[in-house]
Amino acid sequence: METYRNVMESEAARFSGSPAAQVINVLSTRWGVLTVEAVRDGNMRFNELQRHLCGISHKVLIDTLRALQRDGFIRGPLTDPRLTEYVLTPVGAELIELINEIRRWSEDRQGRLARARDEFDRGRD
Amino acid sequence: METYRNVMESEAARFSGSPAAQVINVLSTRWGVLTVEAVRDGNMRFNELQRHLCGISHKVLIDTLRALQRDGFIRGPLTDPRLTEYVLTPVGAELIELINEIRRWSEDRQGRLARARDEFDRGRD
DNA sequence: CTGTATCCGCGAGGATACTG
DNA sequence: CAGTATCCTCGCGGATACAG
Repeated sequence: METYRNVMESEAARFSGSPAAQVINVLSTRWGVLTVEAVRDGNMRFNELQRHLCGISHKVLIDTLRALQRDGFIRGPLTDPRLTEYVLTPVGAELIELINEIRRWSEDRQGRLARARDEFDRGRD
Repeated sequence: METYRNVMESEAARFSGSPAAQVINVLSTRWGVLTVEAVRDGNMRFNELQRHLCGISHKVLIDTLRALQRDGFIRGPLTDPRLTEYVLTPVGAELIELINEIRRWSEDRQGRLARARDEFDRGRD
C-alpha cells in the first residue's frame, strides 16, 4: 500500500513544499487531468469512470482517485462512505478552469511552438 | 543517445498531440521549471547554470536544456553555435508568466488545499 | 462492483568516465 | 569547459489475483 503518498506525489520536486505542488501533481501524472475531467463530465461511480477513461487500469484509477481526493479536487466513496459517486469539489471545478487556461495559452502559441520543434528536429537528422 | 526525444517527452500523455504537451513537459519534469528560471535569472553558460541549479547532474542538465530548446523556450550553444550562453526566447519569457500564474492560483487557494490534505491524512492513520 | 495486495517493465533522473 | 556515451536506481503506470 502506501499508495496515496505515492501516486502524484513525487511531490513535484520543483515546487516541493509550495502549494503549487498539488496542482503540478495533477498536471504531471498520466491520468490526472483526464480523470478530473471525467468526473466533471458526469458524477460517476467507479466502473463508469473506468469505462469512460478507456485504457486505464484498475489499480491506477484507484490510485489516481485517491490522490485527487487527498489534494482536495474531488470527493467520493473512497473517502466519504456516504457518497456513491465521485464529484468535483469547488476547488476541483476551479482547477479545470486553470487547465483550460493552460490549453488556451498553448493554442495561442501553437504555431511558434510547432515551428520550434520542426527547426530543432530538422537540424538533427 | 536519442535523449532529446526522451526527456520531457513521455509526451505528457494526457495532452498528447495537443500543443499543451510542450508546456506540460516543462512543468512535469524534475528540473524543467527550475532551469527556465535559472536561464532567465541571467543568461549563463553551462557551468554557471549547473552551479546555479545545485544538485542537478551533468547529463540531466544537458538533457533538460536540449528539451527546452527543442520546445522553443530557450536558445543556446547546443543548437546555435554562434551563441555562448543560454537565453530565453520570447515564448520562454511568456512561459514564465504562465508559471507565475499557476503559482498565484495555488497561493490563492493555499488554505483550502492544505486543509484537504490534512483532513485526508487524518482520516487514515 | 469497489477496493486491496503483489508483482513487473520501462523510462526519467542520476553518477561517472571519456572526447574535443 | 561543453557535450557524449554508459550504466544503474527507483518509482509510476500496468496486469492480475484476491476480498468484502
